[in-house]
Parts: sequence; C-alpha cells; structure tokens
Amino acid sequence: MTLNRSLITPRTLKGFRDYLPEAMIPRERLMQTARQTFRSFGFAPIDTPALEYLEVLSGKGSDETDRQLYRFTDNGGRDVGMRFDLTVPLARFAAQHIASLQVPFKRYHIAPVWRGENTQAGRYREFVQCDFDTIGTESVMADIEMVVVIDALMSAIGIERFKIRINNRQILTGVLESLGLQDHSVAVLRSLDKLPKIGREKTAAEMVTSANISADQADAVLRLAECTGTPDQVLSTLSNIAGGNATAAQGIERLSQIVSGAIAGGAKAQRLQLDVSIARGLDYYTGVIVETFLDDLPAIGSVCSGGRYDNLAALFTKQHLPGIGASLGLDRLLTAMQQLELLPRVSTPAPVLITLFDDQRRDDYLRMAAALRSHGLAVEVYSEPKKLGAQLKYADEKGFEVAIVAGTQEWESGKVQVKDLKRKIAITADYRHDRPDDLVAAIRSILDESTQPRIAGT
RNA sequence: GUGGGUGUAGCUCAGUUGGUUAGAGCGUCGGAUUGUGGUUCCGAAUGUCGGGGGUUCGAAUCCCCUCACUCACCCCA
Repeated sequence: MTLNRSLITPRTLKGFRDYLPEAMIPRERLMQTARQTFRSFGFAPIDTPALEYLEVLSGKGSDETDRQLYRFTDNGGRDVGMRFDLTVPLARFAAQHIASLQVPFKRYHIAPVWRGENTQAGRYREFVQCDFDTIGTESVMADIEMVVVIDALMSAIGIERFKIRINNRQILTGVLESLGLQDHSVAVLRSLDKLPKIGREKTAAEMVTSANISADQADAVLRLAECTGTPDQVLSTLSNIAGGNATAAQGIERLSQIVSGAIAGGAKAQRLQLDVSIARGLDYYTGVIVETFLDDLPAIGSVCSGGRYDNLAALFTKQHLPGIGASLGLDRLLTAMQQLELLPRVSTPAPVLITLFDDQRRDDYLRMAAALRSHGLAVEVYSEPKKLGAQLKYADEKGFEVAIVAGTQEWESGKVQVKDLKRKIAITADYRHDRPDDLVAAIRSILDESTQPRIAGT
C-alpha cells in the first residue's frame, strides 16, 4: 500500500448535507404526511426544473437576490440559476400553463431549493420546501382553506400544541394610509416584524430612525400591533383603533370570516390567534398572512408560513393571477421535533428482524419473512448466522422493535420466540408457513404497545 | 456580508510559561460465554493534533493564510 496522498477527502460543500438513515427516515415520513394532507384537500402535485433561466429567477431583482442566487453560464452559453424558492417557479409555471389548467388551480410542491447565504443553525444552502398554493381566486374560501390545511397538517404530523397566528396586511396598510405613511410601509413593516424580538421601545426607536416617521406615528402603529386576546376581542379593539379607514375595515371583516370559517372547517379555535404584529418582514404579501408557532418551542420561529399575494405572475403574463399559499419549513420543524424528542431514533424502516439462527434452514427464514410481509409487516432477515447475542445487539441498536428467534427446537415444535426488544421480554407464538396468523398477531401486539414516538401516517 | 468563539482517537473532552514516546472516559473489537442483547470482568486496536506556510534547537501550544462548525448582527423575494 502506498501512502494515502492521492486519496480525495470525502466532504460535502458548506451548507449541503448528507442524510443518514436515522435522519432520513423521519424526514421521509414528514414529507409523506405532508403529501397525504395536501392531497386530501385536492391539491395536485407538480414539479419544475431545478435550473431556470436567470431572468426568470431574478425578475424581481434585488441586490439580495443576486447575492444568494446560485448562478452560472451553462455549456450552451445560457445564463441560468438554481431556484431559491418554489413560488417564483410557480409564477412562471402558472403564466406558461394557465391556459391548460383549470382555475382555481391548487398545487403542492415538495422539492429542494438553494440559497448561497451564510449558514446558521437550521439554515442551510440546500433545503426542502413543502409548498401548497391556490391561484386564480380571491375568494375568502381559499384563505380559510389555507388555515385549515395548516391545522390538519400539524395534527397529522402528531403536533397538537401550536398556534396559528393570523394577520391581514390590509389592516396595517389601511392604518398606515390614515396616518399618511403609505410610502413608508416597507420600512415600518420590517421594523414591526422585530417587535417580539427587540421589544417595544427599541422597535419604536427604529421606526423613527429607519422609517423616518414621528414618534407619535410609531406609537399608533405599535398600539395596533399590541391588541391581544381572543379573536373576537382583537377584532373589536382593532375596529376602534382603525377608525373609519375603509381598507382596514375591509381587512378586519375578512379576518373575521377567516376565523369563523376555519373553525367550521375543522381547525381548533384555541389554536387560532389574531396578531397584527406579524408582518413577515416582506412587502410581498398583500392580504392575509399566517405564521405557525409551537407552544413548546416558540423560539425556533415559525414552522409554517404563508399568505396572500395579489398578482403572483405579473412578471410573466398580463393575466391577473391572485394566489394564496403557505410553506412548511421541513428542516426547521425536524429540528424542533428532535429537540422535543418527538422523533423515533431508529436507523431501520422495518420493525421486525428475523434472526438467522440455523444456517441449514435458510429457506424457512425466507418463507417466514415473505409470509409476514404479505401481512403488511416490514421484515428484515439477518444475513449471517452470527452469534445470537450479536444479532440481538444489532437489532436493538438499529431500532428494531421485534426479533424472531427460531432454531431447531422451534422449527420442530412449530413455535417461535417473539422478543419484544424494548421491554426485554419474549413470548411464544405458533407458526407454520401456511398459518402465520398467530405470529402476525403476536408481532402486532408488541408494535401496538410500543412507546416509541412515531409520526402519524407510518 | 460584519464581528466573536471552537477544531486533539468513532464520540465527549484534558493537554502546564513552547520541551522528549499526545492522554482519559465512553464507544469499538476479541475473550470469559459455540441458543439469547443494554450489567460485570480481562485484554487489544485507533491520531495527517482541521489543512498549508512561518518563527524556533524544538510547535497540539506562538504568528499568518485557509477550510469547516458555531453564536450574534445583516438579510431572508
């Protein structure tokens, strides 16, 4: 052997990650749950290319966009970029295909996106977004549905303790109008978004300096953002503060409809909060805005955010295409669930291991595995006749919940051992290749009692 | 992008004002135990000290550059 000088160091790019089975299993389950939920509301799957013409992606063209965009010239001399979200590709997609799509068009899209930004905990350069949007309608029905989908999605994932904070940008817009501040909205909103983070005084100070408004005006905006209580209380307080401004009144009325509609649609009332301070930091949204926070881990931020935008595809078509949608922050949610110990720590997707005990009876183990699989159980057969202790250790460390032990005695007597690996107990089950029912029932009873955290839908 | 912190065995870390052969715990592997795993005991292996360059008789230790991770800020269509 020569020295290892010529070896290439195995490594991944900054902000890009490998996913080991233990990370990938809950990840796939989460995506599967999201898919099932979206589909149950009639959202249809689409996909778009990872690469787009640069002009498609940088159409909105801020400096920030340029800095974060992965861009290059392809071998044909075209300027191209990698998508940095799923909304801009959706806009292009809608403009290009709307003629052959029914409106309203409801789609979901689960796919990786890329941003060349600096990494932080939970923020990477390649990450997956789970988007669902409805385009082509301004109906409040779509607004309501977005809230209901978020509620259903979180519940399906197995999270019960969370709050969906809802706001309507029209209210702020209306109040800013009445204060004569409509031209300062972007700066004011940006500051407002920091309210929970830096507190009232600093927020007010920042508004005065960076948005260039008066202290009184800042105070008025902040008073609006500090309405708390039940949705009904907030709505009535807002009406008083907003006075007669028509835009704000319209926004308040719509919020009221969204809350009552969402409850009728199945969302739990105690999870809905109206919060005028959420502004999403963007001037992108024009109507309803939502963010979703975990009761047990609010510091991690919103795990599912979205809102309504007036004209999604204005850059690409003259056709008016209003839209509304939200995005599940898959990576952020996984980080949170890991911290809350809601994720199973397993590196096998199959709960049952058949130990290979008697190498002379390979065919019997294979038949047993086939019989169990035909009953819907995921089963692995150990590949070598190693010491039983070593096989059980393998099973335990990989996260199997059940091990089947069958040696000469068992095969001759027609009974096999079924070990519950978590509780360290064993039971006996009758087994014949043509009569696996007793064994199946024994395995099921162990799996049913398992305390292992699971994600619904698995 | 700005500023701070950290990189030593598979993991968590120790390593004195620069000094000889870089350590511990856990884990791993082998054995006690050729049909039963998380305990115990015995034994063993393992390091480009993140990488490159410099200062020095001598560098894990000091200096420069670089890469990665991390915290805060900026930003987040």
